[in-house]
Amino acid sequence: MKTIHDVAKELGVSASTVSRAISGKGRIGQATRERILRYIEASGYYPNAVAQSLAQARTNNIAVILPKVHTLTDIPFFHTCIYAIEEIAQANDYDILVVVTNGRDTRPLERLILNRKADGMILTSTYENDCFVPLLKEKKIPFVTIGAVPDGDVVQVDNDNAGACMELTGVLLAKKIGRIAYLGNGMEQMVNKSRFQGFCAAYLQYGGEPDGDILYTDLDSKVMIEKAVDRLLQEGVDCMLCQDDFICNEVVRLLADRGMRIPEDIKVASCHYSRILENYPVTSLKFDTGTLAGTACRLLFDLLDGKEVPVKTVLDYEISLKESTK
Amino acid sequence: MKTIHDVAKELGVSASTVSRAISGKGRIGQATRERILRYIEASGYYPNAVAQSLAQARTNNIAVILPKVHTLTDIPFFHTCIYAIEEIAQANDYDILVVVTNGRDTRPLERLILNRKADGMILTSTYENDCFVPLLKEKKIPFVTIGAVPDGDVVQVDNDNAGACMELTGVLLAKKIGRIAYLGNGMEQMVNKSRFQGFCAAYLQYGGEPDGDILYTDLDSKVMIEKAVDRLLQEGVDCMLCQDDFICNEVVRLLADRGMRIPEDIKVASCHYSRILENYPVTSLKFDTGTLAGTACRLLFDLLDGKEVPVKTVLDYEISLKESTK
DNA sequence: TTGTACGCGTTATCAA
DNA sequence: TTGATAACGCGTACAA
Repeated sequence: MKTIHDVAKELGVSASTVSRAISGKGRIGQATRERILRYIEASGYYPNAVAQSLAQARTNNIAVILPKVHTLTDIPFFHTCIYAIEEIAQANDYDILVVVTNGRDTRPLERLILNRKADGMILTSTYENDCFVPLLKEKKIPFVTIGAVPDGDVVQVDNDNAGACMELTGVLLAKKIGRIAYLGNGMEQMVNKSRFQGFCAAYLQYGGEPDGDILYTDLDSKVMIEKAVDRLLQEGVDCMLCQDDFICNEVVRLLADRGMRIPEDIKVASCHYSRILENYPVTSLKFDTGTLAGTACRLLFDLLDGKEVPVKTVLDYEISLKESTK
Repeated sequence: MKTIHDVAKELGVSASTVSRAISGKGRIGQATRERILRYIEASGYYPNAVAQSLAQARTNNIAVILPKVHTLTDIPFFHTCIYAIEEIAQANDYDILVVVTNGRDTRPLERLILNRKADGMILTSTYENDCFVPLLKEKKIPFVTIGAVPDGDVVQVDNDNAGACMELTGVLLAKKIGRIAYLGNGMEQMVNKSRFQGFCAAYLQYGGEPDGDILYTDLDSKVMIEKAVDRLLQEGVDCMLCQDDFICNEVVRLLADRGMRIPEDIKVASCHYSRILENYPVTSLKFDTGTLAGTACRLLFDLLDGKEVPVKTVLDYEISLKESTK
């Protein structure tokens, strides 16, 4: 592999001149610049990225932090994040490093920071008492979160989960459907917490109050979802509002098993749409994950460029009304 | 950030001694070695990975090449690949670089190679006339493929797609179910080609021959799947054998729409299981994606260590018999 | 066993 | 405008 020195020698100039021709930094004659660039093009020289990293103390890598996730329906979200971020990164001559960790173990992040292998990071998930945020702040790593952080100076991009769920719940309340049950879990994740808060806020706005007996916020397994659904069926609720498509998918299946028809016998709605619900008569919220992640990535690049960026970016949503609530 | 020289100075030794203490390479006194390591531990020194990369011409990164994929059911496969590879990489002090490209565009790979940002690569998908394989061979990049490559000297890990589909088809034939239709697409991908070949091979073995009229290998859209299903229903086939869970999921939905019951009215089988089919009465093949990708990663590390590795590793499968064919 | 000196390939500083 | 030289931080022959 030929180096910048080889090129310099072959051209009878110095290495620094070649460097200037490539980078565009520093003064250089128009003629020599073009001559060098032309030669480089032809000779197949390509700068060594590692050496550049060492000299400039920057890697041209960003890290994408993924939570350890196992539910089938969460996958499209993070998958879409990766693809959206990768596409923008590629366009900016950056590469992405993917790191997986659960919500508590900071070691993979610490290792990454010590190794200085990335110029910035994107957290694709946030938690109630997030352990990654303080770590990154302390180490002064530029980062952006996908999901809310209750911290005024963290650059974050988020869906309007609370607002969307509030509106969705409002729609259901306005239809006077009857008793609405809520089925959720994982309240330590900000996304889930916000959705539940939106649900409650809708009641406040409409002057009522949700019935505590038909609210579930700890359905951590399929078995628990099943128990909840059976109890809610006994209770005779009129609508099941599901926190996400995993729960919703289970609920739809369980109801079908029990011979309950949607929407004739019972209504179902979901706070998060994914293609898995595509063919169900379930009213749901549509968020644009690609834009969400893409925005986070762009903000990170702005941050790395030293630009001013808005601390909080909230994206819009769409309510997809289906037979279930029309 | 303190360097190896700082540590050396503070300890009154030379930088190379510190380097030796850390790496374990080269002779060094037991006492000094321990003294240095203890001091490093306490002082919080951590070697600069970029400088190491430059000096050793290795990055401690591997690249995972992902195809641009949009179908919901393909996602779990590649997602599982990423997670399995990342876990093993992390355990070996490697990081993973994720690069997305379609089956024809080699530019992202070329950029990666020129930048020398990864010591090796894993191709998570292979094609009939693969353009990545010759590129990597020419550039002498160590790599492993997930999926077959018709090339005797490429290290590859694969599910026994042909064998599995042959056995599955054999099971269906043995049950004397009747006429079996095949629904597939994307024959330029090795995985799909192999499955179809397995299907055909089963007929050869049993002395019969598949009925060309009910074989589809080009169902590239939902519309086409729908047309095929309707035609097959008119034809009165007894079983629909689906190439993968995307097609299978569509088929199951279409049949339900048309009031056809599985398995009473028609049988359905799939050459690839995923949790999306979990609750369907569909006989399918179970492959272990985590092991598949993990094996590929381990082989790549062996390759990087200069060890001898088997050129072709074929993994086992499981047939999950459901009501549909019992 | 330890230290010296140089190479890895660039960028940046400072003269010229 | 250009060139020599020193970082960047580490690994490693080679010498001591």
